Amino acid sequence: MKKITIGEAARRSGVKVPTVRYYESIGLLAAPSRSDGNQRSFEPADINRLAFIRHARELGFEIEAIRTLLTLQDDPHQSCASADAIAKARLVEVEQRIRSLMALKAELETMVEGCGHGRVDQCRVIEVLADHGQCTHPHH
Amino acid sequence: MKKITIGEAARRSGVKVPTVRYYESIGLLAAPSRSDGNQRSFEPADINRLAFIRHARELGFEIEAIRTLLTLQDDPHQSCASADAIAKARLVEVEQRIRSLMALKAELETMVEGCGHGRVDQCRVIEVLADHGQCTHPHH
DNA sequence: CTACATCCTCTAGCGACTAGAGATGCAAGA
DNA sequence: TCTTGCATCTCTAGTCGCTAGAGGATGTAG
Repeated sequence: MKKITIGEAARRSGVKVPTVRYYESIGLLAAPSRSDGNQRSFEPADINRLAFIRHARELGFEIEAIRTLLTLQDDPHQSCASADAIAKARLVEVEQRIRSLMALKAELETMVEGCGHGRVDQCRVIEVLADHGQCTHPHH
Repeated sequence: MKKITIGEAARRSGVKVPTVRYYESIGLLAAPSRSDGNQRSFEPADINRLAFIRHARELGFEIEAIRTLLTLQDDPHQSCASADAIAKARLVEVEQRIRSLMALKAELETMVEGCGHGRVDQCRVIEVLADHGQCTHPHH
């Protein structure tokens, strides 16, 4: 078994070095064995786990959700209902966030289009912000 | 002039009481005068300013951007080019975020649809997370 | 043997709040 | 007047998920 340093693990998993240490510190990743000089020595399985975490983070899952997903992965005989529920909840969140951002986009477009590029007292950007009643899109 | 308490200001502007104090502490809102008993006493203009901040925050502007927008509002003879630039930058951010979230949505949908509701070792949610190569959508 | 990159631990900082402790202030009812 | 009870005050510390930096040890190539 050749040793995998933290830098190598970071490169292979796409997780940054300090973040790897951070994940270890919060117990998301088991503490790896150490070299004679006290340097971390990772196993290939650790790389997979880090890549899993990274992918889940990119999908916007919170650390606690990932913790649950990882315990599920560790015990493949369990029902995947929890995993399914977590993913579904995340899907609902994402859908909501998209809807909300679309409304913001529309409002920002109105603001920017209305801007006559003159002085602030005729600026629709400032005006719309100051008076919420001018909001065409009742998103909030 | 009747006094507006912090609670009243919070209710009228839609900004929470501790957040009003926070905005004062970071200099986004001028420190209001105080009553005999050292309680904050706001002016109607403060309510407008708070509402402005709240609206801008809802649109996702960062505090520092809002600080700039507020100084522009305070001096209406300035050119509104900065306000326009800030809003445009925010629009670009929002558009990017929407695109990214659409990709996530698609991936999450694939995961959830593929889940046979059986055991974890056949669960597509876990599987896709573990193996990024299975990602149909190359969003990252 | 010497450079130099990489590693170690530790603490503090980011943004934008939020929560809580413990001490006053204030308005209304008995 | 007294009391009840909510609102307010200041202050510190916590949230999330890292990120930056100090100051030192280790590992490797020439």
